[in-house]
Amino acid sequence: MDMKLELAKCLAEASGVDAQEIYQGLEVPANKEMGDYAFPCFKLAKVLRKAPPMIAAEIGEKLKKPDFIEKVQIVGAYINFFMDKHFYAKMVLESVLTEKENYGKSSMGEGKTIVIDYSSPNIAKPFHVGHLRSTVIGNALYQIHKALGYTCVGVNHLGDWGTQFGKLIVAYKKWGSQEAVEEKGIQELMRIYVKFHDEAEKAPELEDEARLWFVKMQNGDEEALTLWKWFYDISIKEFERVYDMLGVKFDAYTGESFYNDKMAPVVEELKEKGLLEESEGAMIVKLEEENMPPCLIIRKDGGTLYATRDITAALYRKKTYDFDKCIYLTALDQNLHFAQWFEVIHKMGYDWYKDLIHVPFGLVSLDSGKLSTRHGNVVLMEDLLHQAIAETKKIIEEKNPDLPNKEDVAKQVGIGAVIFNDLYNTRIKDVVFSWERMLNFDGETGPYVQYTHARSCSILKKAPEFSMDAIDYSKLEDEASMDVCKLLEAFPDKIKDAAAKLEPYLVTRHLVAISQAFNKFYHDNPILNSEPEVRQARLAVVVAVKTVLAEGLALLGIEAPEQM
RNA sequence: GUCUCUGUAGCUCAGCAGGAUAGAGCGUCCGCCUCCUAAGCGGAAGGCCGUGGGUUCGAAUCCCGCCAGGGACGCCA
Repeated sequence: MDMKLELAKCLAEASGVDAQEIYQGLEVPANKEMGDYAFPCFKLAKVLRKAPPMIAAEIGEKLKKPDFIEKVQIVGAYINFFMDKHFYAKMVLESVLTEKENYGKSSMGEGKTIVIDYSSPNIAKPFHVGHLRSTVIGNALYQIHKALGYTCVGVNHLGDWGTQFGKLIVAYKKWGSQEAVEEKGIQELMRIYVKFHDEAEKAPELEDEARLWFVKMQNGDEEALTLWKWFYDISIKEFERVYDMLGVKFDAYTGESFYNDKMAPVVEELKEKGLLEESEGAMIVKLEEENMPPCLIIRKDGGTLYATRDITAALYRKKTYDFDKCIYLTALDQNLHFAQWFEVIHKMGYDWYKDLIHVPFGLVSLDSGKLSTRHGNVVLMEDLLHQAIAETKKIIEEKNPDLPNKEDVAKQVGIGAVIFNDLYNTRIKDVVFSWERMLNFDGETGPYVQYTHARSCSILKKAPEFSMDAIDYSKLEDEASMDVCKLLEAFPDKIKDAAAKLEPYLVTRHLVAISQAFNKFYHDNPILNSEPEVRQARLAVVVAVKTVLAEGLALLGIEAPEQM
């Protein structure tokens, strides 16, 4: 039952104003002493041509109170509604208990496909904290949309093509060796890549040589491709180790190289549609009317570019998946790039250009400055995860040394903390990486929510007799219980909101709110040692919280251990 | 220079399709484990919501200017 809607109908009847309009004006007061719902009458002043407080008073008099409302109070221009607690608790808890892990899920996305392009690291470079955000936010959006019934396609658009591999080939031929690469993997590739840049500063002709090798790759040169494939395999192996730890999976690993043989027809199409122009030796699409610099399609040496591949990939994805939306998780600094090539798709005459959505996030830096693999100013993802796990283990030894399977729990909690931390704020904020913050497990953190979940599990283990039949919800009289119920009721909306705004933090924050309310409830109320009927009713709260926390954490890609 | 993002408590951030006294967490200080996990709970201190205008019955929230910081702006991705 949608109580807000019911309430809007009652108000509409009493005021003569359209129910839809009322519905939009209904709000949840900042302070719960002012009720569970409130309707401010200011907006009606113009229509009804009366002073707002008078309107409130008149509506209050005419209003027929629905059953689930216990009390109506007029304060100035506000009409405040107080829920019938027992009715409300019963309604909320029963739906969680019956729907279980499906509580909050929906079929609103049924029949719709959403392609999510996330993580997409460059191969031959180590996976570092700068890649975390795209990976983790993308994964959360994947899970959230899936919960809403969408068909999701997770694509890892690997940076596995481009001039950088020309550079790597040159570097390998000059300063590398098979043994070293086999032994040290990406680390060695990185070393020679950095060396290339150092040397190229003194000898710029190296850059030309690198571009040449890339052109060879594009033309299918065997030596070039063999080396490339070798670098590729080494990288993927290392990435998959990280993805395993993070619990992230992809439906497709179609990186940039995948589109190598698919770009020519697209370039041809651009030409046919009269969009392509020559400029300073390169081929471009002008975007003057859109007030943007031109989009570069072909370099003067014939090489393709980032945009060429993205345009080609978008056409491929539309054809292959027939998506309703295709979203790209990348840092904010790529804003212009996406705006440009989205516009090219538009100019090509495809109206689905509006279904292409860039979902940007703020830049990650270290307190020691800008993140740079080349200058060694990085924190590697694996180091971070291992550090977090080690820190967790230390805490377990301290607080719960008898815990079975410490190893697994340390992993779940340590990695959970890292993921949670990244999903806690609005995407757009810049992030300065801080070990201190990352490894703090108190307060609004992943471990806090996991701990709350483990706590509820622990209680339930001691109450095997619990059954959801014949619960007397009128035994839940305290405020803490009501606060928990309110938050549980709001959970489904939070999931939808997170999907609509493409902001997982809305789910993250809500889990914290539920945890806070539950911990207070837990602190104030004895559960196991209370009267049988009270015990059953409180256990219902525990089960519901446990269910929603586990489900919510899963949406974020975080595990929910039963003990910690 | 153009475009773009950000500016709220010492720190990190919520709140921004306008509404009733601006909220958390961390950090600081003070309390609470003979009782269901203290990775917890309670309390205190801490704010001209960058700044100046405008719109409105009402602005942290909308519009314009300014200031500060980040970022992008043709052959990297």
